[in-house]
Amino acid sequence: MAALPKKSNARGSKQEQRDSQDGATTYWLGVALDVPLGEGVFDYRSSKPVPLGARVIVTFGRRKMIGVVTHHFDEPRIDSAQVREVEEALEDIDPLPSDWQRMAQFAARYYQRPLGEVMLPSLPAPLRKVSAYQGKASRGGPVARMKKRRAPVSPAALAPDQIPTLNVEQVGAVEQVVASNSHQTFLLYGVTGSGKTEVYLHSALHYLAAGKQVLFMVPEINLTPQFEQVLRARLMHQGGEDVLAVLHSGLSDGQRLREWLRVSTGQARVLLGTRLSIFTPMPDLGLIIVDEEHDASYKQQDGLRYSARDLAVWRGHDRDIPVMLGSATPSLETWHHAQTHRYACLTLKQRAREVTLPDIRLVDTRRLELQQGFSPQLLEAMEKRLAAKEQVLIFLNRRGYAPALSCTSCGWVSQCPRCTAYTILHRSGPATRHHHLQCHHCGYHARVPEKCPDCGDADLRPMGRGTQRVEEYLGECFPGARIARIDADSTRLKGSAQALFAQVHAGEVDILVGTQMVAKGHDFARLGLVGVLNADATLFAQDFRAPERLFAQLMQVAGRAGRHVAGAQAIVQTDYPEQPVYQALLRHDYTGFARHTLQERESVGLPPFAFQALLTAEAKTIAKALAFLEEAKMLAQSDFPAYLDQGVVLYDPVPLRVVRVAHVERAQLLLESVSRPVLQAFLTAWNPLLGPLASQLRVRCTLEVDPLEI
DNA sequence: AGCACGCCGACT
DNA sequence: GTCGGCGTGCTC
Repeated sequence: MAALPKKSNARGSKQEQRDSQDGATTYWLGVALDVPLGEGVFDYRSSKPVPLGARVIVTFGRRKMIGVVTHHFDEPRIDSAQVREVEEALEDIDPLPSDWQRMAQFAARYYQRPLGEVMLPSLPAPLRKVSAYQGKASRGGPVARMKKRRAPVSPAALAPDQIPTLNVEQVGAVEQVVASNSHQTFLLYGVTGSGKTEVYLHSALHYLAAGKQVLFMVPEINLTPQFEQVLRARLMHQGGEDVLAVLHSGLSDGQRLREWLRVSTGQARVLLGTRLSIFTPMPDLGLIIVDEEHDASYKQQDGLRYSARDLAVWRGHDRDIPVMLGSATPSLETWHHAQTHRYACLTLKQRAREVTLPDIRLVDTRRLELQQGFSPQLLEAMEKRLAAKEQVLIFLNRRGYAPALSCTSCGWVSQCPRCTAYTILHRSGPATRHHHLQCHHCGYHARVPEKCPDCGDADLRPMGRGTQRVEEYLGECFPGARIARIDADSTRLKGSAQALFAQVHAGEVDILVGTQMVAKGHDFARLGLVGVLNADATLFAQDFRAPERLFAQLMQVAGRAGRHVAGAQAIVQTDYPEQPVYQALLRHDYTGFARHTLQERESVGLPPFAFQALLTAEAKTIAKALAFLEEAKMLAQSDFPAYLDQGVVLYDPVPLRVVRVAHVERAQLLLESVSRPVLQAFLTAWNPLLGPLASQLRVRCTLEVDPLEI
């Protein structure tokens, strides 16, 4: 914590203070509490020593809270009369280790949040709730109440001939990783089917054999439950069924606590988890793996807006251990680091498995007459594939029936009363009268009006199309085909996603219509054709990273085809076939795309050649939000001109593209600097002024460092 | 963020 | 006469 006084420091402090009255010893503690105030560290006293990293129950204001001891002070930082006594030092688990504390301190400093807001939310809920320790149901606390764990259903250990042998490239990659006796970040770059997973597994097994723990992060576990089983089977030889722990947001509080304890005590040796697992204490951590490192789900989008991938690199550096980032389409940040040799690049060029890349074809839709969004070429290809008993995947990043409802005579368009957005037409029954309108920003629901609210005309028509309408149309086109739809709506119920995927996997589905949910990780039985509708919308509606995201997504979705079917094909419909992103896609040319895009970024000074932060303001009116940002910018200019001289740029405050969501209006201010340390120093100076200004002007504000979307 | 105090409108 | 609306002020 840069802003904390350096009166005492965590190591070496004597930690004792004679009380002048009766000679008893008083210990002054800094305790991190989950409150969004200042630095989130508050002074408490204790008559007994409490180690750093221990959890304590304290009274804060009128309530009791659990905090983490982060500092030992020689004397209180405020009037000692105001310092309260620690109520109880909890000893149900060992103090949180010093490297965990260091990472939390780093994250708080880097992401400009109070330390307590970093530390406490990263702990399993039962370890940070006073009610788990005090009151009727709390007997002995959550750790004592933890039931003995049922052994997981363990798959049979693999026979030696079931373990794939590595090719020369894979062996080389593993050797480089395990040869690094200190920190090094590796980019494992290889297309689908090049065998990245085997490289991860062999590297992991090496560290396990050396007595180390391994952290294996994936974007979303729920979508790839089969991988957990694969991992379990492969780890059987290396320590039985208790080696593996799993952490993700889908677990209950109790399950989460159990897994967290197993890892942090060193009992479990491999942690498979989503972004939140980066905060788990791992006493013997020896290797960190980040699979699909480009994936946006590594970035937390509320609260502490951290990047688990970036923290993984920091943690690896701090612990002096290797970190592997893997992807077929690395983020341009990571690629740039590899090109400039900050990261070591391990490239897998050969196919480890018998797969062929799909043939990718662009269909120029500018002069074509489309049938419900489908080109004749795509429909014809579908017909052929279906006749050959192959599966077809139609990818469309828009759920619902149609993105709006409009009046043909006066131009009225269905709009959300709370947001500056259209309401989406959703199909909720067989007939059109069962449809309803829904806002995708705030969840507002409404019935479909019988006639236009403005002019009274009864001829209201859906505008454009979403997955539901595509599903309906394909049902008419291909009456014999079994069609399934996978999107956030069809998978709302727990377990329904897995059930749907199982059907597809088993070959019980001929045509699958889906949003980006279908792009990740899934294997389809005999997929011969992928059709992409409306990719242009993704390309133009968003920020400067849109082409990068679109390229990764299309590579991924196209890669669904060809795993089991030779001669598979992907057809992408576009009005802009000459766009570099599509041209690179045609050639499966990530490196060419990355080179081109990085040149573009460099010439206009965008990341990774600059570092950004984003200040967002929310208020009742856009004028107030903008006024706050204006004021904040002026404050920067008047109070910290030196940073601006050093190249920190503050752009003009602008309203967000969707200005109003749920009656709240939003605006943002972008900050940029070519130097990360200069930007950091500026933010550290500027950030403390923002809170008071925001409450004065009745504005809610959030500061995000390294925003992914601007 | 909570949580309390505080001062103004429609209800048992 | 009270329940409750949310403004504002404080928390080591």
